[in-house]
Amino acid sequence: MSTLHDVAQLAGVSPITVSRVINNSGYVSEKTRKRVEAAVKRLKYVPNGLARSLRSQKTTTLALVVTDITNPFFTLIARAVEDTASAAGYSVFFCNTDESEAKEQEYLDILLQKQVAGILLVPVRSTPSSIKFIHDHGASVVVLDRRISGMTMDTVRCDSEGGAYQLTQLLINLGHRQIAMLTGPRGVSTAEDRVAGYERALAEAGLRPSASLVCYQAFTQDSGYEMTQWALAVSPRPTALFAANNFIAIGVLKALQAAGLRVPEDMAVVAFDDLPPALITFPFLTVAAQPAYEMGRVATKLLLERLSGAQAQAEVVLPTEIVLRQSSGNPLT
Amino acid sequence: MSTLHDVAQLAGVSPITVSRVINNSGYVSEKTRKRVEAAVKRLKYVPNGLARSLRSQKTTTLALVVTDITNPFFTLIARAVEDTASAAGYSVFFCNTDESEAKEQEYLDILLQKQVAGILLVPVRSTPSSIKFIHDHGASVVVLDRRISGMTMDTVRCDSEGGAYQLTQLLINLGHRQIAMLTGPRGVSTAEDRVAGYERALAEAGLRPSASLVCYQAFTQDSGYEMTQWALAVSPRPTALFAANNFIAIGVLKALQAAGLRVPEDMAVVAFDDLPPALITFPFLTVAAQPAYEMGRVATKLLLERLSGAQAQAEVVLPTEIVLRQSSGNPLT
DNA sequence: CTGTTAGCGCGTTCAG
DNA sequence: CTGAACGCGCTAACAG
Repeated sequence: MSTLHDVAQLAGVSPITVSRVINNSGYVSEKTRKRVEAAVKRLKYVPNGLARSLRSQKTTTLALVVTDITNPFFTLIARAVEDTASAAGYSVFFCNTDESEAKEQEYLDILLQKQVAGILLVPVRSTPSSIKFIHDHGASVVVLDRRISGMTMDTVRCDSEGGAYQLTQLLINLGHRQIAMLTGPRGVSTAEDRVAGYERALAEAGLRPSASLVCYQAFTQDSGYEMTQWALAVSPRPTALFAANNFIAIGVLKALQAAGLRVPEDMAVVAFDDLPPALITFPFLTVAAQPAYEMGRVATKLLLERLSGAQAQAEVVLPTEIVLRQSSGNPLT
Repeated sequence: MSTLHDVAQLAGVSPITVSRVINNSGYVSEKTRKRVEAAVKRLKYVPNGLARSLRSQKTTTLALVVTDITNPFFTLIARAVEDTASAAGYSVFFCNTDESEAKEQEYLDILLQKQVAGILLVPVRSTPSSIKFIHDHGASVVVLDRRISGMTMDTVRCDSEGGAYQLTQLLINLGHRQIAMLTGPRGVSTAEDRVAGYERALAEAGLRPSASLVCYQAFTQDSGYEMTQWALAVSPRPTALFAANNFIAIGVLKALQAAGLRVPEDMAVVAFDDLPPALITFPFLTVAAQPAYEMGRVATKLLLERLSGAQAQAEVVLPTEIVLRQSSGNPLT
């Protein structure tokens, strides 16, 4: 645990000279540079980033705050964020909020104490309070995946409404008229936007969207399972289910299997979010796939630009890709 | 961006008094405490963790260094680490080495500069150099998932040898004699230990392990695909394939499908690592499942204990659980 | 119960 | 080309 001072002493120079060597700043003669470098090596000197940052009022630390990193969608985002950040010399803290406002607030507090330069945030609520809080404390923020209303800010998300619209249209074109929408919590923009796209497609087809076919619950497998049981009890029974995210989709498939129903013969299924090809042996679900890695990459780029002084706020909305597979089935006869 | 000083001024006290209020240390009268707390609120004061840590020579920061967080095994470990760390007031940096020694070294450098208190490391190489490096700079380390030789140190890993032994035994009991082992890189303990368990089971059954049935490559899907093509060309053709991790297993299944072979009818398959139930609709692979979350939890606990002064080094080896599913097939006739 | 002094390790500013 | 002084924001140690 040697310090600049120790190195300076060993090299027979002043601390500032060592600093100059390490940071390649200012003029240092070849001779003294060599001497200093030797001393650095001898002492295995590593500069203290805390002191550096305290002095320079800058850190090279970011944070990624998601609801749950075990969701492959967020895992992929995390990987992209870390790749992009580390390439630019930044480190990344990661945090899981589990959709809890209290946890989000705790994490933000701690992150600001740690003087992170910027935060990539999947906000639990769609109000701008968290974003204001971060700005008030001098950090930058890019909102990921979700929409926040009432304020312009850097955002990177997917076109949930459009993707849901296309998936629903697909089902309608296959002849489905009773399509149940199993979505996430009210107040979460992705959950609501997907419902909006679904309803727009229905309306355009002259079908009256019925609230009794939409179920808001959690973005979890258990919730998907329960919502499916609910949907199967609706009368008349839906002929197709729309799972608003990947976890819900898995719950749906399990519930259908438990109920002895085949997909797509007895029930068509479509979903938002693809599972990474690396994890799936036999792709089966028809989905609106989000470019998760790209989202993370773009969001981090945006944050880094903001940190180096970019002014204009950007709102990036990436398109989803409809991937047609077996689960949506053939046209109804 | 107000400081202790600002708060002190507003409250009409000295900085140290504010410090005492914030840290609940030393005596402060109710009256001044109230005044200080009001000032803190007014100024939205957040203590500067950098300065705190610089002064106290302590940080509440850990780091998790894995090969690739998108591997669900590591994702789950990451989640466990973050849960356990944050419950104890610590934050976690995450890093992906992609099995590159150079990347590992870069990350360790940066992390030590940032004065992390401890590191959870999945080491790229099985030599203790990285561990020594970390210790030399005053940080603690717990080695995760892999073995390192030549030094006692805190370690948490699974019984790779034992799990592989059991899986191989299972195949032997089903009547298989030609079992190909498709594993990770030489020099990585998990890759080698799984081969060792495989060979022990063969030897015990009186079967001479043949080097020509073992393939060392990468722990990736592509590698699994290629190794399968290799295995299918071996003569006599193996009747069972052992995939040494989850990614290899997926590559195996894809390659078999591409070759028009059915599992388990035409080829039995077993694998190390289960995929999280949250991601899998219809579990199919017979596996040796590692308790990934538990590994992360225990490792973090261990690291935190070391940070609070525990002395004895611990080596925790958790058992794997054999999960029998369809891919291993019925007894050969 | 409260304040003063000093210094954690570094880099900016200004002299030489 | 090199160095001295100072302060980033905070808290330990010691007064009072």
